[in-house]
Amino acid sequence: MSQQPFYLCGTTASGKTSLALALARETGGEIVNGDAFQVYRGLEILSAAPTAEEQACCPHHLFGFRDLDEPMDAAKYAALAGEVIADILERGKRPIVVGGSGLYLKFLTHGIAEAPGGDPVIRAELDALPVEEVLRRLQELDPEEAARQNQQNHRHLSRALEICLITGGKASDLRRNFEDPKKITNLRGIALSWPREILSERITQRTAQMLADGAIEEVAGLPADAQTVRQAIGVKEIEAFLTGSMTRDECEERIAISTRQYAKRQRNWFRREEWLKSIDGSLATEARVRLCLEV
RNA sequence: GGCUCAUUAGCUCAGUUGGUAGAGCAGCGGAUUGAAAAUCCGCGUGUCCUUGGUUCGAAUCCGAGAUGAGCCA
Repeated sequence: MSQQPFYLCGTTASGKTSLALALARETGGEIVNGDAFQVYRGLEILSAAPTAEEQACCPHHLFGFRDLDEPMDAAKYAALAGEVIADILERGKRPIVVGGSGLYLKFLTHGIAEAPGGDPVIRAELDALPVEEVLRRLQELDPEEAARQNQQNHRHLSRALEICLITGGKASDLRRNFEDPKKITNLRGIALSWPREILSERITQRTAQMLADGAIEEVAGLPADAQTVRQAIGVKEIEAFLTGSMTRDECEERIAISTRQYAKRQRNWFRREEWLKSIDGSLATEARVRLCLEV
């Protein structure tokens, strides 16, 4: 069996971290983070990052290495992860990429389009505009892309417009030049999945645990300008609790709800990744490890 | 015990002069190539508490009952 990266995906609270540890132990592998928020130092509790003890079990990469105010994006992540994976392979070990951030993993597994990175100045400008205006401007510069995007998705329209403004070309051309991701083969990985009700209950419990473990203090210490990090589920809820506009129970419930909604989006994303084999999260650890090894 | 007010979707509530009902949240389905734990799209049949009545027609008006809240005893 040739050593190649193994992708361990799944929704939040599906048990990726513990399965990854078991798998690493079994195969002598090294764990590579595939989660957009576990890259930050200072967000360990809210992002459910592996604990220090867990990280001591085997080599871990790309966890907690970014400052809270350092913006991150999928392309930067994919570049970094690509290097780490190459290095692990060179040392004859097996990389186990663990995470639930669909876009980050997609960039890593399927490549990055030839497009410019985000420009904070342009973004600030576009953010201030109403969607209709962003759409109108994109329709002028790149009608094809404007038609392709959801006409009410400010983020997506702004990104397309941003590409046009920076390159002076068309976002739709870049899109066309990007290889069809479906051509990429030879990927191996699994998606841990649970019945809806059980996952919902796991989320309830983990949310309570997070708050008990110090998530509130963690959020209280976040810098105000840490824009990317402030998008994390739980930040606005905990801040509402801290300022007294929400009770602690409401806060906990709202976080659990947002987390369940997020899990649904993740499930959608991973379901479309046909190369991922679905594994029942409720199986015994040994059984799950065995199934992973068969992939 | 008496009076008043409430009772409509899982929850909080709208419902105009009677024409068999609709918002937010939740839930469900979906999109997604440099902010992605983000952002966005689609989905609303429910004994209108029950029961008698008035009416061509009742969530809506009248009577009785049930449950809850408040006030007076």
